[in-house]
Amino acid sequence: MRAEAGSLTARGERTRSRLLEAGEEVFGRRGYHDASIAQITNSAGVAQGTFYLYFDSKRDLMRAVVAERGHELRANLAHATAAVVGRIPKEEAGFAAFFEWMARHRALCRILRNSEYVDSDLYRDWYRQLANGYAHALRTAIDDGEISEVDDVETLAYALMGIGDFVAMRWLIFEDRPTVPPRAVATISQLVDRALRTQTPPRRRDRWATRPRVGGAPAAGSDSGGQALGV
Amino acid sequence: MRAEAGSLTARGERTRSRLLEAGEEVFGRRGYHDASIAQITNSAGVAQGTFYLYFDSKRDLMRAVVAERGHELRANLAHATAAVVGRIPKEEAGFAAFFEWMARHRALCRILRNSEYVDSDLYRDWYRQLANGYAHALRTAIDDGEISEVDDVETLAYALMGIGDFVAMRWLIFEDRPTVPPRAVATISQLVDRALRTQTPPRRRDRWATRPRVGGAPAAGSDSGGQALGV
DNA sequence: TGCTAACATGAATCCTGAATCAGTTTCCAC
DNA sequence: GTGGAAACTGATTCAGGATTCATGTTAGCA
Repeated sequence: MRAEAGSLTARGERTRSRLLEAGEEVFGRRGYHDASIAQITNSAGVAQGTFYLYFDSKRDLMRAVVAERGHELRANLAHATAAVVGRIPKEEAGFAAFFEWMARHRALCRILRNSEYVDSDLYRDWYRQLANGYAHALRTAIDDGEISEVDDVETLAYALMGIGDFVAMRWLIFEDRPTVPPRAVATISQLVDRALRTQTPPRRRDRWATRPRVGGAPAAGSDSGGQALGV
Repeated sequence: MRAEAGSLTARGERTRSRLLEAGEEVFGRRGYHDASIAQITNSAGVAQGTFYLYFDSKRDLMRAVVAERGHELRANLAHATAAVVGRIPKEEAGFAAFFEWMARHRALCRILRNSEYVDSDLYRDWYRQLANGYAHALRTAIDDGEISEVDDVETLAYALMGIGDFVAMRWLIFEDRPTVPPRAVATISQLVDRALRTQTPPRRRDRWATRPRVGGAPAAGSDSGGQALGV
């Protein structure tokens, strides 16, 4: 990077941010390879040369776009689920927040799939970061007796991410709808509820027995930030 | 296409098939855009010019690779689940067959994600074709009382495809394992079983009431070819 | 007002690789 | 064994686009 994001004047910051946005838009519309620097700088309203004051290369911009939006998404999910009590309600809030965010960033959905060959770590890290936090949160919920035990929580995390990803893709990308329809969201709720809810819900005492608590309240946010869809 | 697959001599057929395989391999390794015709013809053991006797363009080869393998996969899944009785066992057989096939075609997994910008219909149709058959099979199973009702079967189909896709990606692509580990497969079985199995399994009579049958046997294959993971 | 560093410009450079084409080789029907 | 069709060859053409660079502009401070 020619100019670090931190060491820029307000003017420079504005230009960099315009280039990021233009990159997200053009990469999303044309794909990484068919997007030209000329289109991106044009969309950002700057000259070609200006691009290289802020990014080393086209690939560098791609990395920056994905990293930036990844942070945003994770922060968003953390925020949306933090105040929600109980793993299953957290899941529902998480899916809803995920769909909403994806609807506002449809370009990113497509960019991401394209990113595997631009920089293979970009693509992997996006999902690994989500999955790590997600798996931890699910493990905790299982230990608390909130949801059913499974052989491998990481697989569970990937399965849930896969559900979110594919359903978002179906409606937001394939159909180009502005939102995921309530019907689809409801279906996911049904599925997640059936798949995760412990078969014998009234045996709550096991939970308190396993992890004694003081107040008896479910201690919202105990999983360090409301992990849902990984955060 | 310069030379239709049908109107070729045995020699031509062999060359075309070598190009298809080389394409799958090189596209998978380097990605569509970074794969050059030279690499593909080199890998196939023919000269550059030969390529254009069989395919109109690089894009045309990509389309052919995806279409060819798509047919293979669907046939494979149909075959793997045809003889299995009951929707949930069919699901398990379907996931197993899917993972096995994907393990043998890891390149395709990556190619597919890349294909969205090569030819947007390629990518969509791959999943739409799978989802259509899958949704029908699930609808039938619901009507038969074999699995729980959901708001929208198509969403259910996409959710299940998402699970398969992401778990395959996790192990076969991210970790480059030769197979999806049994642990992960077992986890999916647990999930699918919990999510789909009717809550009150012993009330079988509802089923016979809804769709009276003669012999009483579950009529394996009644869903026209054993749809699992869409076929 | 004048000075300097940061910011901006866009035409020119340079490389890559898809697609072509003029010619060569293989195959097989007669 | 010969004619012609099918298959094959690979050097060449050509367009597109990432990156560079020589030069111009702005903003803020003394």
